[in-house]
Amino acid sequence: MTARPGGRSARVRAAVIDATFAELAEGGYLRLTVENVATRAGVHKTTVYRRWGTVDELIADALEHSRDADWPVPDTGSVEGDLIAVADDVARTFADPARRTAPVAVVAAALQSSRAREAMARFYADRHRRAAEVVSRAVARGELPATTDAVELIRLTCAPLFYRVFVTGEPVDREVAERSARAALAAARAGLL
Amino acid sequence: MTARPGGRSARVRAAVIDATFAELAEGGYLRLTVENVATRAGVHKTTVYRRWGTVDELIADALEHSRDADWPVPDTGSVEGDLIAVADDVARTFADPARRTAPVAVVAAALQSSRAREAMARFYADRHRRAAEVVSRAVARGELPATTDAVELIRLTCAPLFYRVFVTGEPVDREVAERSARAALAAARAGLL
DNA sequence: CTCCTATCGCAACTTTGGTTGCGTTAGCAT
DNA sequence: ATGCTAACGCAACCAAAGTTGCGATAGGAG
Repeated sequence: MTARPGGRSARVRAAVIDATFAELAEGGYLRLTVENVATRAGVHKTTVYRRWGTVDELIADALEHSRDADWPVPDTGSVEGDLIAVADDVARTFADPARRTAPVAVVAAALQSSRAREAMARFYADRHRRAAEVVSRAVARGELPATTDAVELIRLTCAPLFYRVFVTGEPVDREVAERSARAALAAARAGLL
Repeated sequence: MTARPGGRSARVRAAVIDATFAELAEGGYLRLTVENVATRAGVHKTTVYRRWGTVDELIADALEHSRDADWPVPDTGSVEGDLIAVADDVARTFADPARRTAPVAVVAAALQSSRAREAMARFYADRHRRAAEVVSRAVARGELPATTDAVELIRLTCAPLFYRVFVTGEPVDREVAERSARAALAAARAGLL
């Protein structure tokens, strides 16, 4: 009747989640199978099937587990610099074949399971909330109107990059990141957010 | 040795593509299997496997086949009205559970096959090119600087909507569409595109 | 220390997506 | 009209994902 979060269960869970990340980094969403993850984790596949059920649940769990990973909020001194830094971080991630696999797989999983979709939504909501700090600082400095929707400005900054990656298939680089950030900033300065 | 594009092959292809759309509208990407499509098309599954191979190829083919479908370019008299119309069309599509399945499935397919990815890229490149007409008219009317990148303005208008649908999982409505269009327009007027 | 049971390992089984070999049908050319 | 062959239908086959029943193991409580 009693749960056992401190013992074997915790070890198994940690091993499986680590294996999920490792498999994801290697082969992306396509190569991510329950069996491969189980084998790499040194665990039997039935264990994974019983506790998670599908690869999408695995990704959802891995995503929630990684939310507390530290992500540095940029602080360059100006909103423009900060927003460009945020955008450039996204652009660099997608430009790197090794690092892009994880977020791409997350989106793929979110398209197939509601658990993964919710986990992804929470992940990005959290990240946006944290990134919104650069907007708060800007408002405090008088760079932006006090009515500015901070999170919306962050969304507007990142959206064009994701759009290129997932919809139009166009490359993302520093130039695109700067343009996105400046465009979003122009809207904010115009008091549209 | 001779090809036979006019006879049975053409009928089979049309039936299969129609069945692909129908299956897609019903159950989305998850329910889309080669067997279901073949059965609905009144064709044996081996035929579909031999000519297309995977569901992603099916989607890619269906997408290329639907590219010539007419899509009305809005003409409200002002750029703002036109851009809002473009954005609202996207928002309405994603807000309708029946109509959203197709584009969502296309993105899902694009994440798993390069053929689907290329087909999707071509599809949206074509649509952007056509929608860019509203920008050309605006430049002709003197509403926007002549240096404006028309396609980039269209991308900026649509990006936040797709971002909400595929990344943050937030709803899209008329209000979001208007804000996206106005934000993109502000950037264009500032000469940032 | 000892018992209880949640959880895991294992092997066998079921289901389903995908493949192959072969005979049949139906366009197209002559 | 008639022969040729590309394309299709069919059934049997293969591989891999996912399931189930059962015995074994190891935390945690008393």
